[in-house]
Amino acid sequence: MEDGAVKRYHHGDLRAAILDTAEAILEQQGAAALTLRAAARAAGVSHAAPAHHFGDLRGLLSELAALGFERFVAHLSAAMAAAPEDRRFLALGLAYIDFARRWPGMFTLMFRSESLDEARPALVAAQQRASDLLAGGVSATRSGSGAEADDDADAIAAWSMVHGLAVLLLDRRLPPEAAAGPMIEAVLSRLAIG
Amino acid sequence: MEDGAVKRYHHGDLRAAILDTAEAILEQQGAAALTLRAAARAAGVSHAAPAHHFGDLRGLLSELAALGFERFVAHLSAAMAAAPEDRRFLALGLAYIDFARRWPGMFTLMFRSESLDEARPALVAAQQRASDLLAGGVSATRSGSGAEADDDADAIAAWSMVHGLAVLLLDRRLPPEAAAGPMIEAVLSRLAIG
DNA sequence: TGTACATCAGTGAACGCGCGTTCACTGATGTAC
DNA sequence: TGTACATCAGTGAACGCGCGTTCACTGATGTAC
Repeated sequence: MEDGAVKRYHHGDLRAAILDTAEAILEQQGAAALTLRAAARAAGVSHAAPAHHFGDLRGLLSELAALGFERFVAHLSAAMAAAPEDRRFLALGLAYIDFARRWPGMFTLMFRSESLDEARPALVAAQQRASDLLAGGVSATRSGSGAEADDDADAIAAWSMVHGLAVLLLDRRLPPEAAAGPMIEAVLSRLAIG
Repeated sequence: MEDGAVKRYHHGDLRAAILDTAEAILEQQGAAALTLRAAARAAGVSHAAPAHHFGDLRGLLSELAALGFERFVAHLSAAMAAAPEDRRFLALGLAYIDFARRWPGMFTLMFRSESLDEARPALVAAQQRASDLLAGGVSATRSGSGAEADDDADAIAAWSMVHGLAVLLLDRRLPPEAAAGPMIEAVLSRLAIG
């Protein structure tokens, strides 16, 4: 607000601005530091302002997570589209882990948070798009020779491995070497599917 | 304290009692509800008492997590010992997931918490024992025919899949069927190692 | 083109809450003699 | 066996802090006529 811009009573797009600053707080100071008051402070508005747009903290976090899922879908789709057909699945896994490492606070909020309102329409919709993308990624990879019932186990196995690797990396449970690209590829290659 | 026991000034083993009640709060009300004051309240002592034993909340949580890792090791060891040799690895994976589902609050505290003091001696030691157990479980399973460098990828792949499945189950990201024993076995069988 | 008015976005003071921390204290225990 | 005393465990009152929530308000916007 100090950068030459006129301080106006009406912000213009406070909703988007709050989501922006909220994400910055999340990544830089952690989930515990992200409060309605902190977001308002960082956005340069009164502490009561966010309630107008999000109701409460749960609402803000849920809308933020919805944006996260949108970005997640875009990130993974782009990576898959750019990969040769026989490496689509690998590209999906690598992009999944890349997303988690680039936006760890957001990733954590999206997947682990007890503080989300899972019924929030924007969040439900965005999560659905992410699910569809992941399911599509797995089924495109399968040889198609397996029985019907094997589909689920394949999909869950693939998701579990990729997600587990992402989570263990974020929690610093793995040695630094494990975060290198080739190692991640080697790990993902241990998946027997189809 | 109401159950006929005399309310004495000195508790006798307040340290253990606080750890007990802290775990109960963690499982029943969630991590956010576990504060020094809440633990003291549940243990029936003044709110300043826990500081004598743990210093601060971080200390209490770290000691609690250390107990969690001890139980984790005991739980997994017992399951492995009871299994026929060719099913040891599977038994380890099933016990891992069983642990997570039986003590979800504890599991989350142990693996995900930013609020632990990783330098706490009791925690360091207990984590080390858990690491050794897991590493042993994987290497005993490997055919032994692979190259040296493959060991790491095998171990990380196995841990990632099991851990990822546990985490996704806790977060209710998977359909209810995924929590059934046979399905878990089917998922874990997708691991190609050795 | 101008005026009146409803609507909405954001303000700022006030409130109560639970938290961690501090500190002088008191009750109990155990050890020295 | 008894007494004195150091040590330790736990108390309870007090403090300051940041939080969410409420509410009467004010400034700005846009629409009706």
